[in-house]
Amino acid sequence: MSKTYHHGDLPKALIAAASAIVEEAGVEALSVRAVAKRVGVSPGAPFRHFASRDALLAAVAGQAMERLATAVEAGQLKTDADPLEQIRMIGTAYLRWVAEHPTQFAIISQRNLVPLEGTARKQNDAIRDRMMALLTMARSHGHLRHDADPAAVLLSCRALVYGLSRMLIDGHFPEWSPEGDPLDWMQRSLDHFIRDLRPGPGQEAGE
Amino acid sequence: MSKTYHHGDLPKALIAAASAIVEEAGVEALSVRAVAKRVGVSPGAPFRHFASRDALLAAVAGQAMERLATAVEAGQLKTDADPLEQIRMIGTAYLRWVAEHPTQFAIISQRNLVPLEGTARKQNDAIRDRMMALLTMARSHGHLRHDADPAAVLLSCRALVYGLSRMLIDGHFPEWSPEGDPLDWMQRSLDHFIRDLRPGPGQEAGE
DNA sequence: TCCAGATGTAATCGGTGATTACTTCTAACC
DNA sequence: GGTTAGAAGTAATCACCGATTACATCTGGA
Repeated sequence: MSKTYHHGDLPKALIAAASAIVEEAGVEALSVRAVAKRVGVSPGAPFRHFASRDALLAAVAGQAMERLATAVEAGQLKTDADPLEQIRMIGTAYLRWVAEHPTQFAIISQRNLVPLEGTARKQNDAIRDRMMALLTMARSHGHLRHDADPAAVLLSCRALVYGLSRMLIDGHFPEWSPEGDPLDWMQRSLDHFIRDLRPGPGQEAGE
Repeated sequence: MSKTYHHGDLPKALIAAASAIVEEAGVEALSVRAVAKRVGVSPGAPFRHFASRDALLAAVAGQAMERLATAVEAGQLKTDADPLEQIRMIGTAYLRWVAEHPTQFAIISQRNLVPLEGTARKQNDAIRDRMMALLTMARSHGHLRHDADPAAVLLSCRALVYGLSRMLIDGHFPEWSPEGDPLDWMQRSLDHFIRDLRPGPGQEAGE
């Protein structure tokens, strides 16, 4: 018989199947039995490798998290560019990935559901540290208002992008931007925000 | 016997019990049976008043939503104040309520889980319209950069406050602001954001 | 008074996460 | 190369859940 008793790499197959189910039918549709059935294994088999449904979900989330981090890292290429422009690129890559993989983002966003750890944790920290470095650089180059607090600005950047992302997957855009593509609005919001960080040419305020 | 066969007002009691359970043990701990047991009624009884678990949850959410909207409305008193300051007050009231009622906020944030309707819907629209009016007013008074797009700024305001709120309940603050009270950081982020909307005194950029 | 409809009960179904005892296979060791 | 320890998968089972149905009970208006 071609099918061996032991599955080649059940954990990997389980994560893949679970990812597929989540992608197709949402997080709430994920059940251990469904995953087992999809892989063609008994309902209890997954518990040999994942202690609980949440553990399986965490594995799926970990994978998704690394993908998001990788996409964001890929988004920031030109290292010699203006610091705030680099931050804008990071945010843009983030927003784009979320728009392309809404259900995956829905899983990874809740830390209480899925703790941040491993490779994803490191990538996340690296991105945050890079943003902080970019902001302090921007400040020292005079690209930020002179009285700006980089830590507060960092939090605002993160909150804005995260907020836009969650608004998208939580279905808030019909309320807050009735017309047009949500992704366009998200981009516009981000651009506006970054521009307002600069002390720049809004000076002749009176029109 | 003091206990009548018919419950006085079961729907209300069910919502109250459900709210309590959610407040105590989180959304995922909410089950129809648990609510029924808490009220002291048979497991199937709630279905006479709520077609499904989600319908019960929606009722709880609707109540929570009205409370949030009311809190926000209560936060904006001084009508003659500077428009951006008024927006800041709205955001502040929002953040404060979220920090005080995190689990309730967790329910009401997902529109796919709980559609926005009824009184809450009207309140929500009213707040959004008020914010839009404040922003256009701010722009015409020269309190916004002259090339600002009120619609984009509105979205940014909303996204920032919503993002901060979700970061709080999703447990992101340990990553993004290691020290200090999250609510303080949220407030600081909002203040910074509002201030950066002004064309104001950041002009002498070089320090 | 009495009956119709509203309200709560009891029993039940299918699905789920999780645990257990058991079977089957793999791989390392002498 | 045969034996065996343990990893991996199976099957049966438990308790819980949402939901449905048939039935019992109460309430208020004609």
